[in-house]
Amino acid sequence: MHLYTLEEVNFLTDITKMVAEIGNSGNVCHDCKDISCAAAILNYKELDQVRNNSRESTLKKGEVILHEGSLTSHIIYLKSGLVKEYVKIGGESEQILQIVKDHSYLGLPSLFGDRINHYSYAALEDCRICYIDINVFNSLIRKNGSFGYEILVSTSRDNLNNFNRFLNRSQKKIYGRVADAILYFAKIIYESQKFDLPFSRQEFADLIGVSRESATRVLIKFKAEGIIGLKGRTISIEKMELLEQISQRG
Amino acid sequence: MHLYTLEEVNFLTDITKMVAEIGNSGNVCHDCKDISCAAAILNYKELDQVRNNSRESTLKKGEVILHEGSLTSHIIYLKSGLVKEYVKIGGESEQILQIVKDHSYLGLPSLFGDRINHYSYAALEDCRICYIDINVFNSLIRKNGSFGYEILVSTSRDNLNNFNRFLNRSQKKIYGRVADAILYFAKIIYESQKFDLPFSRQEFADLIGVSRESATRVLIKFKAEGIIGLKGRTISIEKMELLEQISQRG
DNA sequence: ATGCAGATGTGATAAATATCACAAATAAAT
DNA sequence: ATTTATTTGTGATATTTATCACATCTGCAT
Repeated sequence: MHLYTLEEVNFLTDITKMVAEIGNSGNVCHDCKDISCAAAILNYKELDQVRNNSRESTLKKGEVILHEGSLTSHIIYLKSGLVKEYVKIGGESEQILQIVKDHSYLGLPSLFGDRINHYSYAALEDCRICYIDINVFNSLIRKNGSFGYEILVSTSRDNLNNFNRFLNRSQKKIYGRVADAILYFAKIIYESQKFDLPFSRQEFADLIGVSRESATRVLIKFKAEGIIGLKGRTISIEKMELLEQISQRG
Repeated sequence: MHLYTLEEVNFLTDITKMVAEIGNSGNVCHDCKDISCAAAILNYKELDQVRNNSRESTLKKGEVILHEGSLTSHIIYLKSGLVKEYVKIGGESEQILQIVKDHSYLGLPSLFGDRINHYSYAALEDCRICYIDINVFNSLIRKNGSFGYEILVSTSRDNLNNFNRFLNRSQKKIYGRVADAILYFAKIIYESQKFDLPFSRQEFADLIGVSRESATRVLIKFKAEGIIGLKGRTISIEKMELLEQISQRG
């Protein structure tokens, strides 16, 4: 049984008040360029219902959006920016589960599972997010089956992707894992052969589940072998085929 | 892009024919004692639709129900029995993802994700399963939002549980993992302090992601310390608190 | 009972990776 | 620009776990 701190209760109450009093501060969902695939199939009336029970907000890089263990009163939709999903391990270290790109809901499985957030979320870039009242969201799913179906599809895909990454990870040795992470950023997150890591070496290591030192060593070895370019947090893939081989062989 | 072997296509065609020609062979869904939580909220007419497009079947221990990579034409619901969900690794070894208990659907995320089964399923005991036409299932979700909502809840819970087990695993050392697996069987699968493992030491090792030899060694050490009783495949927990401590400490 | 095949247990060794203790390089603050 | 703090890189070592090579056991069929 989870008990809530005063801080948590106040936080939830604040959001609820904010949404109730101020509404969506002029934003109109049906004109929103960042609307989700699922919400795109809602009709005008339904979107208006969302609008009247949601609120947009912005976050600075580094800010925490949700803490694991907290109670859910609002769904969070990421309109723009990049977010890390993670769990804390024994107070100090953390395990990063995935990098969430814009146009995604945060923590839907937690919401439908037991309403307690299982993972934490923090902004890796400045972000714009929408808080949507959980009751409105649930009633839309019940009333509009196609909306529910779309949500089901998106959570299922997410589930498969994450599980797949974890499965791969648990089978591969450290070289394969580092290769995977680089390819993950290049292909899925940034869609570019050259990119800036949005975080430190420690966090890079937390993403692939190895020690910082080991991760560093492998990155430097890849650089020495001309597989990647590496300068600070900037990575460029120089030998894509070789990197993919390393990823596959484990 | 996934291509299908003739064998796979024939298999799918066979099931479709079977269901179309024979129907549910006398079984009536609204009288079914093994109905899923989600299907329990369907009305008479909707259940009749399911009935006319489904078929029950039985499987012997050891038989494979679904192969990873195969195409999905029917949803599979486990009425009774125990099933392992696994993936093959490099032809020889395998990684067991979870043990599926009765009254569960198999592979829903694969179904909604991309219609290709990502995992394999094999019977650990004699099983009864229902094949349900995927189009009927999907149209029920779209037409009856509450049904979709229930499916969403159950896949979300499943997702959280599995992910949680994997997260724990990737953080824990071998003693913690073995303790976890024993507690998993005792608390979740069999709900008893004493139980028979439904498979070999190799499969036990595949479940926790370690080598057979290492798993064996830890089991024997637990026995030597009086934490568990161990005779062949029968395990009894003797010192629950200690076992839970080992599980938590990792 | 006898023999056989698969499953299980055991020791020795090798491989992979974490940890520790610093040094060097960057970034941030004054 | 200088100091301070944080991040990153590096070598030596310790730990953990896999692998290999067999021995032993168990259940099953003859």
